[in-house]
Amino acid sequence: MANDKFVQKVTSRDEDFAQWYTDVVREAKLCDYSSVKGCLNYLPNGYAIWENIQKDLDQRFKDTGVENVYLPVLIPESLLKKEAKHIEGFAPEVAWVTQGGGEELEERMCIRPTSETLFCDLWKNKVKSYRDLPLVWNQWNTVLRWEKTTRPFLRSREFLWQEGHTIHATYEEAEERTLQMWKVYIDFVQDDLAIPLVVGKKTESEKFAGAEDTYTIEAMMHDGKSLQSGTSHFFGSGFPDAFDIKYLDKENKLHSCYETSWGLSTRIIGALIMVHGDDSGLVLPPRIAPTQAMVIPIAQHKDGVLDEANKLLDSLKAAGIRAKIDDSEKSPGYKFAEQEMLGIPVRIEIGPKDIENGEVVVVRRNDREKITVKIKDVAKELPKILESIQSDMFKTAKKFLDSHIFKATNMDEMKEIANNNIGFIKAMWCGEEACEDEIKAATGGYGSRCIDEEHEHLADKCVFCGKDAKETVIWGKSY
RNA sequence: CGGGAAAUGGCUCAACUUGGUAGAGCACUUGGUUUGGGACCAAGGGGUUGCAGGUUCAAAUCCUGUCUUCCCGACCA
Repeated sequence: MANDKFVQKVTSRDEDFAQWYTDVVREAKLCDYSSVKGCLNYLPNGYAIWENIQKDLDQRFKDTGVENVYLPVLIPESLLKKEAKHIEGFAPEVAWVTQGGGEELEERMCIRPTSETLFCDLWKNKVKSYRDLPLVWNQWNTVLRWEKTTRPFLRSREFLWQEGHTIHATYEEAEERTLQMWKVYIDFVQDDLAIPLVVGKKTESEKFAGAEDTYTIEAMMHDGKSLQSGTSHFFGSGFPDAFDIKYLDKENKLHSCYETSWGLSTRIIGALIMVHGDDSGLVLPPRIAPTQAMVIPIAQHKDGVLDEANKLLDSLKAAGIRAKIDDSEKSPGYKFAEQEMLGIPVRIEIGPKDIENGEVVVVRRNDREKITVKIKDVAKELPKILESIQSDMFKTAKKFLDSHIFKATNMDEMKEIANNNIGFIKAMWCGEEACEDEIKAATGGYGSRCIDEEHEHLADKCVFCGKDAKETVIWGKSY
């Protein structure tokens, strides 16, 4: 993208990736820093992306029978403490409310860092018989975690997400639901966000606090680092038992319940930026882009140009395309650069020459390809162009991902790869947490991202300790 | 939480070393000319320099503390 023809408003991606990210967030007007550390002001451009994510994902949830609910923002300390591993995992990053109306509270309450305990507290009174199960609930909300280091979208103290929580009569049914929701995330992220994934189970040390199994989806950013983009957890009966949630079966026998939870946050917007973005700014996949097409009139003061451009806009809207017109007084070049910075998938240039010829120029954001289309055909052709951009974006990202996954059979190989490349490394592991730590230290930060779903057999021994290998693990640096 | 950097109109930065009470470009407003990759001319509006304290006749400038942001680690969605 180092073409002098194009004005560069952001730091080059290859020169300084971190600065590039910050620049894009600012220039694309996705969010602003608020006066509270780690809490963002979501601006219209950023929030609109989240709204589209919500809309698509929510539909996918509902297609599997999920119902939406809303639970309180405050959790009494006694509730949070009911599941030992859970409180242990979250205690360091919860914020406490100790006063209300100027008076000390009898019991302090935390601002929810996640709502497992609230759901259990609610279910305690709802679940009595096998007829009450399963409950498949979800809430769209925000949570607060007192993070030390914060970055827009990637790690903020307050963030928006959805947290789904389900409770079931059997182990198998709950496990199935965990996998089902994991699959929903995989499909959503790959199909709608055009982000290819590496997926798998988390190792013991990387699991969610209190979970029996955590299934993750990991995306590779353009700097080769991994972004955990969504997780689905299987809790077994740990939480329900801790909250004494039991049900009676048909024979009037008492049983434990089984629980799952699954979440995806605004962090995924960070992935959109870092997977697809380039030196001209954001590049949004058409299915999620708030604006899919920007009509840019050229020499709009000339007779008829604006009229034609607006007619075109109306025809696009009528065809169900999210289109806008930039009829500001800015120069065309300015509008082009602006549309590119915002990541709008296509722009449609329409000027006196085009009108004379009865055509327009459609320019694809992802590869800047210019396509001449007859004005009368635009509304019909554009959906095809948008779909082709969507699939090309996925292909490009997939190619990048695939070409940055390496394989190692011993530690020397692994270090060599880590030193000379960016990306992920597949290597065998014995299952010991100590080895995980050692591998991370020896490679300059390659932690275990997940266990390879394909269980590809690379060697018999753990790359670090040489004992019998138990798992194929995908290792990588992460955000 | 450790190590480093920065904080000056909306944005990017200058003035700080050698204290004298703030300047440029972009953006914004008005008028006019323009319009196929960030147009031009003219006239305007907007800041008391992150916050708190200290030194001084005098502080953007020196000192102390603090908040925030950025980068690198540790931790985490």
